[in-house]
Amino acid sequence: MRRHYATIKDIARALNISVSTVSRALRDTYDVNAETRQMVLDKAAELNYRPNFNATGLVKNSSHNVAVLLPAITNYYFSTVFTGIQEVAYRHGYNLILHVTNDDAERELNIIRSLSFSSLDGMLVSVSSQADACDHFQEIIDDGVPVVFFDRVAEHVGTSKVMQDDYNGAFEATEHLIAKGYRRIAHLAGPQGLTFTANRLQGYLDALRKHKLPVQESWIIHSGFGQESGYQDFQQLWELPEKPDAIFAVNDRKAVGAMLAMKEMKIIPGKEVGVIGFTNDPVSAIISPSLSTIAEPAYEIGRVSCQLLLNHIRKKNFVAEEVVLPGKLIERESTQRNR
Amino acid sequence: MRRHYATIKDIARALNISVSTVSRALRDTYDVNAETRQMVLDKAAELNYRPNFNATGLVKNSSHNVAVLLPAITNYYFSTVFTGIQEVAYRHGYNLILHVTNDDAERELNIIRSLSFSSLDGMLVSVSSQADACDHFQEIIDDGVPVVFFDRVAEHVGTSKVMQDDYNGAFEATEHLIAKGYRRIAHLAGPQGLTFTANRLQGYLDALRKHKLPVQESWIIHSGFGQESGYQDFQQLWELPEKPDAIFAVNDRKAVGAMLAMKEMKIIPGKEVGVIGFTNDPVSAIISPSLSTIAEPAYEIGRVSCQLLLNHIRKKNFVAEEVVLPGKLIERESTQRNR
DNA sequence: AATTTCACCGGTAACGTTACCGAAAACGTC
DNA sequence: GACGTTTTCGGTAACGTTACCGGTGAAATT
Repeated sequence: MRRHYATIKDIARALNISVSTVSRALRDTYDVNAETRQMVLDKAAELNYRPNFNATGLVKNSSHNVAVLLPAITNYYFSTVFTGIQEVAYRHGYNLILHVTNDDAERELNIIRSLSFSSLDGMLVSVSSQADACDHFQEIIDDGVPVVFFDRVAEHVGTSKVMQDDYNGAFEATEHLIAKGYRRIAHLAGPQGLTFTANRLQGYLDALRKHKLPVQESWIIHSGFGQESGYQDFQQLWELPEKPDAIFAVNDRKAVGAMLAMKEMKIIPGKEVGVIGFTNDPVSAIISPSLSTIAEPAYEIGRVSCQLLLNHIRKKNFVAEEVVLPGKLIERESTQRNR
Repeated sequence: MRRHYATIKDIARALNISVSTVSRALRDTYDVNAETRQMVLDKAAELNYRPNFNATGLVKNSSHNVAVLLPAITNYYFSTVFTGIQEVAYRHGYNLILHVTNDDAERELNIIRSLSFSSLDGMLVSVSSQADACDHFQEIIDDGVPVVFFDRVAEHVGTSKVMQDDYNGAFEATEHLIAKGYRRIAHLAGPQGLTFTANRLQGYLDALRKHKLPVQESWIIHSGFGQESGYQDFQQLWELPEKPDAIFAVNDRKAVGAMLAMKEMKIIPGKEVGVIGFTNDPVSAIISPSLSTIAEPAYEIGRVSCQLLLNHIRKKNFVAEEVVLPGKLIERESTQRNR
């Protein structure tokens, strides 16, 4: 049976002083004698007192809770971002309520509808990939709830956003393939409608254009983010009359999927078909041949997002910021022609 | 600026009825006319009413929050367990507050100290690996807070526990190596002091004993759970005068680390030295040669743990249960002598 | 000595919600 | 038509905490 936790009243009664004095003593040394304060602190420790966040939240109209909305947690990128978020939240005494949407727009909506914003100080969100409609987020923001988007941002929603430099990363990845001698470069893109899918595609296109290479519509395939998508996409590419000689994948998992398909077809990645990914997922170093990629600053994105949100929560007239963090090319075996 | 959310009082005022009636209408059709109820529901929707969980939590002495304590989230096993937990919690309307300990006992303690159990309905925890002292957990349980341990359990704490069948999994893994013709089998173990490290070690030892194979003390290395640990451990093994011809690693990441070390030394996994892991991390299928392993029911462990906790929260006189879920041998290339 | 100042403390109301009890109205029964 | 029963509602207190204001006594000032 659940025992009764010691409250501020219990301390007051035990010490024969008033609850207001105890309350003051417990959080700040304002209007309270040093001795009294020490007395209260000692008694609180003795009774194993824990503040009731429901009560403080009620009167101060703020819990110390922040909701985090993620498409998934079982992948390197999001779990690393979360770890970064967590680091900052932990240091500032905030709790993180994690909701996973499974990349399902309906579930995302359900979760948002069930949130109690009266017991939430803010939100960190990476939207699900099929969410075309983002009105629900705008509503929340209009209600004055601090929200920070990261990675997958809702473009037309007016609030802070943190992301990696998708355009330049994609540009650099594509240019790297070109520098290595590949000429017929395909792109395994993400789902349509996401800002960062579009940005990476644009970086790819502009790099091709700069080097006067042809853009083949059939070499650009939009599909999901999973490994299987990359696997299928490569098979589709290989049925084309005109086959590419290199692949830039929107993320490492799709690149890995493509490499597995190549392995089955006895095609050697790098030597015959160059492959580069995006993320720097640990598997990219483990797979053989190892996968060249653009490293994303996942941990940093988490840290910065959370820091921004906390500023937003604390400052009264906070103006939304957009932060873009650079990626970094990591050259490995999958883009080396001669090994 | 944060706007004021509609409360139950606003609804009452707008409809010119009492708050108690609104309260009753809002949650259950008890003692309230159907028309009145519909009126309230409509008005609530119109005003975009959201219940204040701080208030309900205060009066009912229970939020709908469950704390989840994990050593890390950036790995396949824990993130999958969390996904399972999340599935059940979502269906029952519970929020998950995720705390990551980074496998640091001090941080674990800090987190626990800062928890407000008055606004927590229960806890799901996998203890950090260096936590020898688990008194703090016992205190919490004595205070009547429902707690369920999973995977890394605190042995002497009296509460529900959910884990995979470490002993039999390890036994099966070792026996598989033996069946494949390996005879000098080493074990890359986890840190001392953890129940499941001990169980896997025992399974390994008993399998050797059953088949009358020698137990070499120097072939059993205790270290961390990371890939680097596996890498270093293998190097240490290979400096031994008497080298093993197979390795059973306590998890896939250490097995992968060992395989990477082998790769550098031009040793071919499987052919020369058999390797088997534990977990069925997705990398085990991606790495080449692919890694044989014991698949852990991670998702199931999460589901069952959460379900058990919810039962614990709801039933008044709940008796602690221990659930052990079986693993499954997955045979891949790293244990095939002739390929 | 009278007054002002200051440090410290207590009482009350409030935050949004639910539990509990009593009251009023509507209904049925004889 | 008097009575009991049922349905439906309202008022009050409480959950644990903080904000606000007012009061007490001692010290400092004149």
